[in-house]
Amino acid sequence: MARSQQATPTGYALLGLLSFGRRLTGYELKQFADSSLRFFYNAPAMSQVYSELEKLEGAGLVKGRDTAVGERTIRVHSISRKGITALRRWLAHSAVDPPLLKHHLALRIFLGHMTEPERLLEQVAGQRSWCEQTLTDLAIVREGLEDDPADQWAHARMVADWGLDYYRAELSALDRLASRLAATMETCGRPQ
Amino acid sequence: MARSQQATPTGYALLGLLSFGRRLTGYELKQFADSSLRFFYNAPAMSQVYSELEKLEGAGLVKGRDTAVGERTIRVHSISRKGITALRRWLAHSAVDPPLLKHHLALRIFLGHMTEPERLLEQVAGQRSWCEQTLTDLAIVREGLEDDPADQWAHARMVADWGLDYYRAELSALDRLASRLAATMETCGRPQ
DNA sequence: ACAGCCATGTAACTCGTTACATGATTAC
DNA sequence: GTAATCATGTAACGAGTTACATGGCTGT
Repeated sequence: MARSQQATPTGYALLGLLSFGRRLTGYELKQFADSSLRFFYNAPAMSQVYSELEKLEGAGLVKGRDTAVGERTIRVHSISRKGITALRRWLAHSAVDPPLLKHHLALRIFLGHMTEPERLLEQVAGQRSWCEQTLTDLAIVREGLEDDPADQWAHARMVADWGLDYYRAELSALDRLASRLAATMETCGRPQ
Repeated sequence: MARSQQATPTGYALLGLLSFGRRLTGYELKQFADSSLRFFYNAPAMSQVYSELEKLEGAGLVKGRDTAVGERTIRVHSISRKGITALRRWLAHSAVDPPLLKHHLALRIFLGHMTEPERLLEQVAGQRSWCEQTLTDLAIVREGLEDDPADQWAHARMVADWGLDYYRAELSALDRLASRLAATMETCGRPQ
């Protein structure tokens, strides 16, 4: 029967955010994604959030309800029973693809023979700042997750800690790279 | 002036592969990508290699030449002078985007409250095998890179070693995750 | 003879982005 | 009042994939 996928991975990711049980506007869902998904799974653009929500609603996996808020109405979304079933099925049965990585800095290093070494070091430094910032952001998110081992955020904490590991490793790999680059510059630098 | 990009990042990545100086068919270029780019920058599909080559040639960054090989002709490609300039400029002046990551396993963990813990552990194990395999593949590539510190492969070796760091860290992060999941299963497992 | 690799593409589609457009509400 | 944030979309495009189609060459 293998009916074709009801949603894309990003669609399921958003459905997953709704599976925590809150009723959210598209805007809020985007904020949620930016403080969770973002660290391990490229958060979708605002416009995609809306279009995915439409698709999910079309497939009956999400319920949207127009709600009066003062003068205007906003649309809040929640996962449907069918959505929960579909999500569970997807999580249990679909293949887990290997991580997709596009490491732009690594590409720059790889093509280092076409770049000034000083420029390369700058770019490594830039990446380092970004990585530190991300680590700080993630640490804040992690602190915001209460430590009740029985609640529904237990897995979120695991992923957050995994992410802290991940970005710390990234940071030290970056540092090793930088010292190696620096060493090469001394050894093989401009012939004086 | 900021003339619009002459190529996409993937286009430049392929151009970069040609910057090592070999004359390659599209097919060979794809193989090269699969043994280098692949470890840090999603290697393009065969069909995309051909279409990017066309675009690069259209922009004058690559020269293609039909070459007789026995009965038939194949098309070999090399980087042009203009291509070298464009690549150097791109490497030096374009912004280095942060790494793009879609970690499908992390998403599965994050949504762990919707999955059987046993299933989750299986998926972690699957990821672990993939990671080990990738590490093995990369180690072989690394061995194939001669250790002359002055040659054009010096940076390739740096990236390879960076990659070994990266995948080893991924592996241990995975193991920490697995033991934590196992611990949770014991503590909070099925109420007997 | 047959399998598997070398070699080159086309067509259709999906996923996702940026830029644009609009307007209400809230904080200062 | 005015800037930031909340809120919702549309349109055009770009990047990348899978599936399909073709055929020569190489080793057994």
